[in-house]
Amino acid sequence: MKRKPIFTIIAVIIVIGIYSYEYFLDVEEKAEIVKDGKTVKENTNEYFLPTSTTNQVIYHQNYSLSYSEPHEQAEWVAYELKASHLSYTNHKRPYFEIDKAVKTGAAHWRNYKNSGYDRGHLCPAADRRFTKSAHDETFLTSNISPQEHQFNAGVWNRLEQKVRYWAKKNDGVFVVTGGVLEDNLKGIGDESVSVPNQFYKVILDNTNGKIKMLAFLMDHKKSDLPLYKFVVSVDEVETLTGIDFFPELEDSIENRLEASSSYKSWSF
DNA sequence: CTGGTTTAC
DNA sequence: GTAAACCAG
Repeated sequence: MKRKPIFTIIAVIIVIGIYSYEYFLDVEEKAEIVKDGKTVKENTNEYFLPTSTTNQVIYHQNYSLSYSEPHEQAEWVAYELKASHLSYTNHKRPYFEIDKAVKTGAAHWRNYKNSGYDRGHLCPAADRRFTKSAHDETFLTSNISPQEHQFNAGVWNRLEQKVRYWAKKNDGVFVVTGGVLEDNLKGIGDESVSVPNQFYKVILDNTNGKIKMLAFLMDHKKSDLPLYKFVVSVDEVETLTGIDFFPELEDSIENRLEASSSYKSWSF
């Protein structure tokens, strides 16, 4: 027995309706960013980089950075920390090298010598231990900032360890970190490397396409306070630094997430 | 883990 | 300059 065409048409419309409903639901809920046909998941390195206020972005093998020549350090260093990146391999600590990719000339490590400040990694060496070359690549002077030892080995170290915890738990996070570079900062060494008064770290998790963010802003001094005390909105860091952190996100999603300083979806 | 300092060649 | 050993939180 033959069906009437009207039923077939209705059936087709229903099927299309369900699919398109799920598709749009998908787009809205998962907030999957599509650019040039690729999703964020497929090439996160490319799509999650912040804007540069200095016009000197450098793409290394395992992290990217925006170098500020007046401050002789990066305004941000960005990288993805996947769970699979976490490794227990020990590598010998190499010497810091001048980053030859910095056209304006990156600072020499001697600026830090006898300055009283640590050569504080922005992209931590412990986040790039999966190969020796990745590890050694963090020992470029474009990846360090003068930090008080009590800060670097203290609250800042605690934050870096927490990021590794989240990377493992969430199967990867995006990390952007740097000092707040402003006018009239104290400088160290012949090249006057600026000593920031504050450091920030912005973290984005895209597990299952559900995007969430977390930002930290810390005064450059030792602290025993719990990490959640340093949570701020991404907007606050953007206002301080002039950096736009996730310009590739769809605006309504970006605006909503960056305005929030809630950390309830993150476990400390 | 975050690092620096000292000593030797 | 380079490399290893040692030190501190």
